[in-house]
Amino acid sequence: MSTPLPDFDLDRYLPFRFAVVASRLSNELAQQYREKYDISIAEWRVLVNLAYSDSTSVRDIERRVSMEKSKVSRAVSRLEEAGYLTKSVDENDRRLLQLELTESGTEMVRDLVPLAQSYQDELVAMLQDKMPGLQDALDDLMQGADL
Amino acid sequence: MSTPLPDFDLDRYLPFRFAVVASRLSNELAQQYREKYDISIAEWRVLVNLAYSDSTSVRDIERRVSMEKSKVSRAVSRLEEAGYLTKSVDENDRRLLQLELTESGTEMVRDLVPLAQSYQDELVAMLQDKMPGLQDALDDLMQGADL
DNA sequence: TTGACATCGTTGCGAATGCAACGAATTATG
DNA sequence: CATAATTCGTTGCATTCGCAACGATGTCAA
Repeated sequence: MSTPLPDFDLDRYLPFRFAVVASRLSNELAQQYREKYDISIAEWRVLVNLAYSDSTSVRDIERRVSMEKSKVSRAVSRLEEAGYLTKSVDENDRRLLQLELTESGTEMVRDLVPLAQSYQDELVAMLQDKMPGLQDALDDLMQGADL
Repeated sequence: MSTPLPDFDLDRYLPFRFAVVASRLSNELAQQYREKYDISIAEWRVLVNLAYSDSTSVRDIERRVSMEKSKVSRAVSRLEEAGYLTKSVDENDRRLLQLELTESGTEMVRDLVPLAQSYQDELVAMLQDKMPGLQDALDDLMQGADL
């Protein structure tokens, strides 16, 4: 005979729900672009951040994407090896890398972004008027995460 | 001279935002309960699902938590070895496992749930009136994921 | 009943992951 | 200045991961 468990509403529990939705969204998207190019989720995130944010170093991306720096570093190395970006030393601060998409990297991004956008469009269509509120909530939840 | 990139609003892009928030929430929570018990995120998810849903087999948990079945299987094995749950063959369908928390497993859950709940309470306090809309949006986004 | 097919949980294996440690570069402190 | 402390990116290492394959069990239909 044991003490009963405290009440707990697992179906509304945010860490759990976010984990489920996040992995679902990432994987559904990854499936789409993996058909055209053989890149991982991590590599995609690096590419799109180079293309659409002013992140230029490993550290910038690490913070912006909340990815381990070793993960970023390895993704960057694979992308460099595949010819999608170049690394060069930042001459203002020689600890930093200056990452730049190559022509072929830019072309791939240009090719993949419409896929990503149409996926987002699907989600927007599904969520409709819930979208603004969701984005507001996400704003709050990302507060304090290093951007 | 290359074609410019199409417009793309990375800061509002849902797969990306969800990934960031999800890993943040999971890790912050994990940090809390790792101080008291040495269990992984996967193990925690198994435990709480056994305690608070009617999932009883590996397959039930796999679906409900959107975890790879091998990940569930290994988490279950570790928890069994640590004495937090028992496996037994389901006599109605001998392919299924019947998972049950032991007394010590129940005790751990009883101990950890308040931590989890207070974390949720923090989030609720932060989100305030955005909470219901967020939960509605999550409902939509989990549609189609096998529950 | 029998054989084809589906489902459950486990495991092997190569790849990916997180963490700590490191060298190089920079900044802060005395 | 000197030197201690911090930051950046890489790497070694043990662990974890995802996927495919498997044996065992169950279902379906001929």
